[in-house]
Amino acid sequence: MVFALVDCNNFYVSCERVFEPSLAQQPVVVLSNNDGCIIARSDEAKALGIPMGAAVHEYAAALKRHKVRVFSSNYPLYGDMSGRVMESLGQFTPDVEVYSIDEAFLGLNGFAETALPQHMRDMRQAIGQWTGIPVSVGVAATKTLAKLANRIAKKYTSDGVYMMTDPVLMTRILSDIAVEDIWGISRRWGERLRAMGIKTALQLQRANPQQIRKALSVVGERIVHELNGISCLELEAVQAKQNIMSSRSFGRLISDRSSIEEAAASYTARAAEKLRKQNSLATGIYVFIRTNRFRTQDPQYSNAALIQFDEPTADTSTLIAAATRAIQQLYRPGFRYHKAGVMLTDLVADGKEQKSLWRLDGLTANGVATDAASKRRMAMLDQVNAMMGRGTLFHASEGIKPGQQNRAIAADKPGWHMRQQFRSPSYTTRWADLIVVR
DNA sequence: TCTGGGGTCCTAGGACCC
DNA sequence: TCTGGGGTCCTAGGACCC
Repeated sequence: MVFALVDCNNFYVSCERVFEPSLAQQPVVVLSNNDGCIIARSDEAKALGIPMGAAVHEYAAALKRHKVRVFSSNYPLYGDMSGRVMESLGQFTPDVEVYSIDEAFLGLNGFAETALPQHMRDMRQAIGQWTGIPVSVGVAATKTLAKLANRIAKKYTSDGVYMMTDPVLMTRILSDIAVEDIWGISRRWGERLRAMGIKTALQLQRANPQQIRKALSVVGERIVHELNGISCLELEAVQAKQNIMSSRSFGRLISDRSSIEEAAASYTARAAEKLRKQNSLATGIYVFIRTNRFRTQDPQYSNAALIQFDEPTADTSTLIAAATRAIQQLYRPGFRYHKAGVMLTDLVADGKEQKSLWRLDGLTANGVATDAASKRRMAMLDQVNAMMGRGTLFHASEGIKPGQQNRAIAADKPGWHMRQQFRSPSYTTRWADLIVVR
């Protein structure tokens, strides 16, 4: 297995630079909505000690003193540039998983090992030429390692490409990486691991997977395997969202109900648009409102409601009516509200027919069939996988019946081979339905 | 004055069914 | 011996990601 992680450097800043070359070599930052905090920094701005997520007001003086160029965020622009980068990547390998607005995983099986470094350098150079966006490329045996390789590429290489292949070098690199810097390990889990004496990526790599599972669930166990070069996380095809959210802080404090209803209606309209764009229907709408938690001197209130529909819908006025009802339910007079949002939940495909083929049972912790009948079904499954190819088989995990709305079907993950679900050596699945979506 | 806006997955536990 | 147990469905909450 060979994966690459391609990451756009300081993406939002790089986008601004494409359209304003005078920003090159200058300290630049991009701000969040309402210009509240800093969400992207150029290398020069990072060097000035401006942290990610910093409140603008706290750094206003520093920004001015160092003549930092400051931009409000321009999401349509970033979305468009992201699309160009991703499309360009497709010229270099068919297997592209768009992971976020500025990152993609590539599947590189089938490329000759000796040709790969040059291929990656060519790719990086072409992306720069075609889009103006500088990227870094990390290559390794698993996604988790490719993430780490990408860090090395960014920090230490001159050509922006790092191949993590030499085991000796890899040991040295892992011993230098704090456990919280691993993809999937953040503060809480980092604290837990440190309490167990695991402080570096190398120590986690050498830890007992069962023990890690106890502490961090199957998700943590997968990370251990991934660090050891055993791939548990496959490349995923582009999939429809399961939930669509739209929320904003108001930019000022609001006390009257009708203004909040108005805001909720406009968020709902935005979300409904995204919903229709991906050809889905919502089965519910979740609405929340809250006061400003940073204003500790104010009385605080935060609440949410979930309204479920009898029939899944994508109709804007139905959705807005539900959101308005929710706000009426949630609103309490006497508070100064700061933020509201809606989430369209448990989305289902619009107009697709679902049909269960058969059920696999007798699956054990490994997802390996134990009895003869199940073994036969697994063998059939392999055949079906081979016949239908990627993009046709869908998988619904335990407890799910055909035609019923549920998370897995709503996820519509094309290209999932059944085996993949069981990749983690200790994944617990008792049975599964095979589903085909026409 | 000011403090983002999106998402996903996993587990535990209770209600209910046969 | 054991003296209802195993399966299903749903929700809340806690983690994580960019």
